[in-house]
Amino acid sequence: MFREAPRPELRAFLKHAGLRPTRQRMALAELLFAQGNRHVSAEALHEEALLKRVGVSLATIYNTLHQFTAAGLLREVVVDGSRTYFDTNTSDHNHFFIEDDGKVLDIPGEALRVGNLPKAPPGYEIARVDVVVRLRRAR
Amino acid sequence: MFREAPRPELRAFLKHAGLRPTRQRMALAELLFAQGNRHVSAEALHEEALLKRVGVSLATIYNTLHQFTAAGLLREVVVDGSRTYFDTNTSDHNHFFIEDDGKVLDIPGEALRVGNLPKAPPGYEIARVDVVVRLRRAR
DNA sequence: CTGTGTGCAAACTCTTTGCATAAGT
DNA sequence: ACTTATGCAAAGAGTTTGCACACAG
Repeated sequence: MFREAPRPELRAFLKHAGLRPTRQRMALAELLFAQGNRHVSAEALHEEALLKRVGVSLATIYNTLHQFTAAGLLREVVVDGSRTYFDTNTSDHNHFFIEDDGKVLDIPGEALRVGNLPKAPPGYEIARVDVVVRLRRAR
Repeated sequence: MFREAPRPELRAFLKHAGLRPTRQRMALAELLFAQGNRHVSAEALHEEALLKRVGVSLATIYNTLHQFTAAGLLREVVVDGSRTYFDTNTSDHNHFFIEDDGKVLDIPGEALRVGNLPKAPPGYEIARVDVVVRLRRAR
């Protein structure tokens, strides 16, 4: 049950992204990337870190999430006006959003196609197309 | 240049939606619906109302926007994590979003098609599909 | 050692709420 | 009159910031 073992690959992972491997960043990177794709809010990640006895302040969580995003390790997902979600899957794909419990799920890239894209108004170009499939509990 | 003329059709409009035609609601309804489709944030509508010398508090703006939404006169649009937009076009359509200046534009319903919709996970059904085409200034 | 990262608390933005007053029917 | 809406100010969520201290290289 020892979770404080050295993690050389995490160290390298952060270094490669140009981020100093501090204790907090290592711990958060492990939480985020050790177990498949995840969608977290700052608050949720903070609670999770506290549960695992990792001392991290909420401010550092925000800093870290933004640094990871800037480094291309995370992607911000806008599905809900009131909370920001970060997705560990940075590839091109879309999302289910379950409004009832604020959960975000990936839709694999191939599983959805947007056809007939309109062209951007003059002076603009398309930066990205986001599709959110909103779900409700079936009756 | 008199803008304080009686507006019987607005009165009827609100009544029909089950809302009491108060001075504030009439004024806001006029701002929102008198000139084609609009996409407003609460703050923007508030400023606009103040400019036209309509005394409305921000709290009332929020109340009114939500009442109009509940009555089916408006539709909430999630394009930006930090602000809520309301769209006077309640029909099925999608949006351009210009991040640089926080502007929302309609994409006509026929101009975009989502194909290959994945089916909802067990226990859920699709409530709605939202597509946001994010724009940036062309280089 | 030197510079970057972290923690804390305070500030900030957007939005909601509670309650006394005002307005609609 | 009776009921519902409004305004204000205060509270609330989520997020950001400034600065002293701690830590990585």
